[in-house]
Amino acid sequence: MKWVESVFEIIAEPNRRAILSLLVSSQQSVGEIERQLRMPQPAVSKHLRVLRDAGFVESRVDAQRRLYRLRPEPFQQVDDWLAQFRRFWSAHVDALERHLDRMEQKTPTERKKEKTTRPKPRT
Amino acid sequence: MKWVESVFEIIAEPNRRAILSLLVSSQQSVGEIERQLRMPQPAVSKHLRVLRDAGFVESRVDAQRRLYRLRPEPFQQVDDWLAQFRRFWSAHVDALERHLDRMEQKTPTERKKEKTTRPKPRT
DNA sequence: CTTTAATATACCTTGACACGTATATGCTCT
DNA sequence: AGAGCATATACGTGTCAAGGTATATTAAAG
Repeated sequence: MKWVESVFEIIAEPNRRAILSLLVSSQQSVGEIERQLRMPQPAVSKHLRVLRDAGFVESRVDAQRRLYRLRPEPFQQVDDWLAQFRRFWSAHVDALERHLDRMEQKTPTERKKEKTTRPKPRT
Repeated sequence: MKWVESVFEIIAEPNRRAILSLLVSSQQSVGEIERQLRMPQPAVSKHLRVLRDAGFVESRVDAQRRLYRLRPEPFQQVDDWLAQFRRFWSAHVDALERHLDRMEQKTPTERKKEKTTRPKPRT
């Protein structure tokens, strides 16, 4: 069994991210997750296992059910890693615009983010 | 070729994260990355290819070299995803409230999502 | 024009992992 | 104790991506 796995590998899986997003609202049982995500039960259990081993969730026993809820630490790890890059889209957006003339050539006041733009890089 | 890949799958790879961290300080050529990370050159090139396709980096041609530098958008995507979990580790509401306030004070056009400052987690 | 340097890509192999199916474990209630 | 539900795990399978090696491309230098 792989006991140490980076938080990034954990959240790379779309179904796991879906589960995590579900748990934001409140704790959920395996069956509830199974129904809401329309995912086979073993899949849910297995993903939950991975998430729990990585510290993303913890479980509480409630009769035959197990209630899963989020834990904060791994998210903070992701946030910590992200910190070193923050200047690239936050404080230095204006400075970045000077350099990156290939995009964001619009009005300086209008820096809205574009979500899934994929302008196929070609070189 | 796989043109659409989630940003999370991209940063799941440790070597890619290492490359990205390297590029924080300044732009680097393939050879420089190769030497600093002690990684075979084809590996560097392949990872850079993935990173570029995903929008994490862009390249500039400098004679026979290619200089790679960071691009902000994908990092922001990660941050956006992370936003929904922030309340779990910024128990100190001031950071969270500052974050939320910023979002709400934006003009309706930009109201979508925005982050300008890092809510420094205080645990 | 040939050689050398820098980078990209093609091909192959290997291992990890997500999925499905089946089965095991565990709890509850009668 | 036995039935039934909720969850976990074991096992086999296919896919996909990362690594390694070799080679292709492009630019500079001689």
